[in-house]
Amino acid sequence: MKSHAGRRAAVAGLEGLCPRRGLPLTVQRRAVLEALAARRDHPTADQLYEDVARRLPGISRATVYRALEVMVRAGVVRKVWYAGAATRFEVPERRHHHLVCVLCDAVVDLHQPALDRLPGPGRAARGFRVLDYSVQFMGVCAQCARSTKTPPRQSSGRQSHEGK
Amino acid sequence: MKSHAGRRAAVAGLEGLCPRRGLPLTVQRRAVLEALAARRDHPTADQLYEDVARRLPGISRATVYRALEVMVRAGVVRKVWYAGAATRFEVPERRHHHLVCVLCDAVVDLHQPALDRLPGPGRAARGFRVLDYSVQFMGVCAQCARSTKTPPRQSSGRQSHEGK
DNA sequence: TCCTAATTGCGATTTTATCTCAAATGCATA
DNA sequence: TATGCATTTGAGATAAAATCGCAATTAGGA
Ligand SMILES: [Zn+2]
Ligand SMILES: [Zn+2]
Ligand SMILES: [Zn+2]
Ligand SMILES: [Zn+2]
Repeated sequence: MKSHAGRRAAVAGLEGLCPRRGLPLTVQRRAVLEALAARRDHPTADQLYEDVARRLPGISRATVYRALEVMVRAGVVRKVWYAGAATRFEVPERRHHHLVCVLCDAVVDLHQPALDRLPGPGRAARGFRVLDYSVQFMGVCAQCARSTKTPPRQSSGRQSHEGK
Repeated sequence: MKSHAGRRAAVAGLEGLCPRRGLPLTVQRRAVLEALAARRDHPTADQLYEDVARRLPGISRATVYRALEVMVRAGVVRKVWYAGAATRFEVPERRHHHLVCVLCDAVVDLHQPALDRLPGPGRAARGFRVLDYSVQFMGVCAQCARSTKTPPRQSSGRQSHEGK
């Protein structure tokens, strides 16, 4: 779709950045969003930094990371493989799904029988052999909803109320 | 929760580690798997290292990471927030899902109308406000299925055939 | 028990993400 | 359009997470 969309095009969601006082729309943020919209894949923050730096030489890597963070919170962009700072593991037992808080990265299991027999990707995934699947619900957890202020996301200790 | 579960208990999937010649079952791997099985949450590799080191003083951090890697490949454990080395992003457009290769971490979009109106978590997720969801299919991509040998996972360049 | 392939430990290294704070900028207001 | 203040940026240091290389050790079949 629109291969060269994003040149100066109005990228969807941009207006969501400066709704009320407190989220200025800077050229850097615009550039990061346009760079992301211009790709069809799922780039990493560093790949986006490379892209943006091409048009905005001198931009700081930290700025790209920060721009992505505020945009994730604003709902303009999404983390695909919702990764915290570290990869998490589990022993695959009975099928279950996950609730992920987009503000604090808390992860909670969800058992929902209605989701246990979803149709597979079928012929849409030619060549891809499916081993398992699970549904990820992105949203805001109770604790974060309660604390209207800036969410607890200092440093790397992001599992503030994660069960442990 | 079985506080001392995993003491010497037969952890499910252990035998899957030494099926044919080539995957010795070491005390370290057993310890990592038992440590993981003993937790109800979704620990990070480093948290598991802490747990294991308590019973196996002197174990190397690298060993824990390697043990998790082989077990993921053997299907004994699963990466929860399927994270590669880096977090990926995308602009949330029309609803779609993802095919993730467990061997090379390739990520591909999947459009499947049948999955676009799944029932939400409902009352099972008290307090959690769902913003969006998507289904993750874990499996083996065509390229990896073709190359029966050790998958392409050298260094950080893990998006070998990821579309770009 | 012996032999060989595979794994481990250790430390160095790379990759990814975050922090600090002075200087620059967005933007509401006049 | 000019002014003022709160927010953001840049640069580099730092922290956190993951990986690498290689000699010594170990698992497991013969
Ligand atoms: Zn939360
Ligand atoms: Zn889970
Ligand atoms: Zn693959
Ligand atoms: Zn996608």
